[in-house]
Amino acid sequence: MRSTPTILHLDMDAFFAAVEQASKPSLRGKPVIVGGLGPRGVVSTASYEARVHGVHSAMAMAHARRLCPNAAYLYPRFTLYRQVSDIVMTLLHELSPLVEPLSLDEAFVDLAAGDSGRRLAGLGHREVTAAARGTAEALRARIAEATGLTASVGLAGSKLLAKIGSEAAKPDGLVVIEPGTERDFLGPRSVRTLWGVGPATAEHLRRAGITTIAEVAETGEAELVRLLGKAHGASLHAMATGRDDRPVVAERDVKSISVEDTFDTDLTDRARVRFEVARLADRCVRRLREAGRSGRTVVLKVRHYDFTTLTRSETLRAPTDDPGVVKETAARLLESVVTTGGVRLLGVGVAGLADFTQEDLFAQFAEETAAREEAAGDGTAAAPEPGAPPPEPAERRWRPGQDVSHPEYGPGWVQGSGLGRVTVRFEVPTGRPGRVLTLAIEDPALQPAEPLPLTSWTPPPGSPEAGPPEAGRDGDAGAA
DNA sequence: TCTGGGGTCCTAGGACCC
DNA sequence: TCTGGGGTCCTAGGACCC
Repeated sequence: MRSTPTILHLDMDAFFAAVEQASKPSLRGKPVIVGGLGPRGVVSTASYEARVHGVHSAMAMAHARRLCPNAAYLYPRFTLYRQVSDIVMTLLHELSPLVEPLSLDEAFVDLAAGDSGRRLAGLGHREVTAAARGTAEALRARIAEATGLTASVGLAGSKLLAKIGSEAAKPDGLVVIEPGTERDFLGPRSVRTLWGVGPATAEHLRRAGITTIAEVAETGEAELVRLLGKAHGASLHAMATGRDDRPVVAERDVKSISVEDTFDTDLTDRARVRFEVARLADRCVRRLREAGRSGRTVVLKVRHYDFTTLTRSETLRAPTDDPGVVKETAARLLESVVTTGGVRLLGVGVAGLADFTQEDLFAQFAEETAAREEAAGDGTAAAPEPGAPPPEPAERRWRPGQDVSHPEYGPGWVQGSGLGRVTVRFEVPTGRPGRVLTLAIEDPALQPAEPLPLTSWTPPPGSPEAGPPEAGRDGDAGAA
């Protein structure tokens, strides 16, 4: 708990949907819904125009379509979101070396750290508050300039209050919660406002007659611990009374890497289930290797037709990033799971991540790998793997939201496709709403394209974004 | 209306060791 | 022969967050 509001929480407004609107001029001011568009998709983000109709994150896409049939429905473009996120994070790092990202569109910043923090240290309470407010407003303006997007900011003496502040500031606002006013601010709000209180905990508390944060604060810590368990009860009591001393932490280690797939229709063929587990294991290892990590525990996740979900895990003697080892372990775990009735989701993960370099691992596993490859023999690409689904007819697939370009009409994006046709809106982020044309799906002139930047903004010299590709890769890991 | 995909943290029981 | 307690690791599940 600090006596000045120097913890900043930034939250981009309706991030994915806002990026799409900034990218596609024809969608500005219109309802936009980003998420999985398949039969089992859910909403990732709805624009404010769509929220008016009751659409919100985590809602089944089928439900959203009924509530808001005229919205633009788009697949997420994570590559672009990551690029925009990098720009925002760069701007945050200009405020302080202590930046803690929570996701692509959210982060804490400790304004009391670093050079600017030392400047604040010499000031009185009112001056610090005014300076923090000025910093936050300048930040919001810079983000708008660099990305064309709006962000909301909370300033407070703790993480909890800063986060609740940014929520209260939405959209496109700033809320400062003066230290000392925490309990008044929190008291009347629902327990659901508190970090870590979801549907289950809220229901638990409701049955005990507790619905507001003030009521949590009045309940003794011992009682909360009895109700919710040691860690949860204690932290809830602290938060409700405004006590929160969690520091802003810049570098957090990844603890696990996993991939999972929900299938459009349940898998009933056991061979197909085995095949999909092998594919997921490969994808998981690819991600593991991209991160330069290896892990000891392989986890298999299975969700049945009725949504019951189980995990099976096995811990190896040493960390691995070997696709063969992960695949074999996942396959072994699968053999202990009954899948009659149908499988809705499969997942493969690796936990217990180690910092072992690939070289160490290679030495450790060279023998085993060599032995396995020998056993597997050659002839790998000869026949399709057992369980592989029948090959699709080679028709080009265009996904709603996808970037394309055409030599005559220029850059654009796919609105929809079907019946051998694809509908494309030809426009660019910095232009006016463009025209819509319908082309043949097989039209060779239409090609997939990379997303265009939202603005002509370029990172300032010396920032991580502008630096040489390898600069600071290891350098800032252990910075104190 | 029928529920994504990527994570984190906590709890609890059993094995195993000292 | 009966009965300790503590610590750590592993496994499984659940709640929660974005």
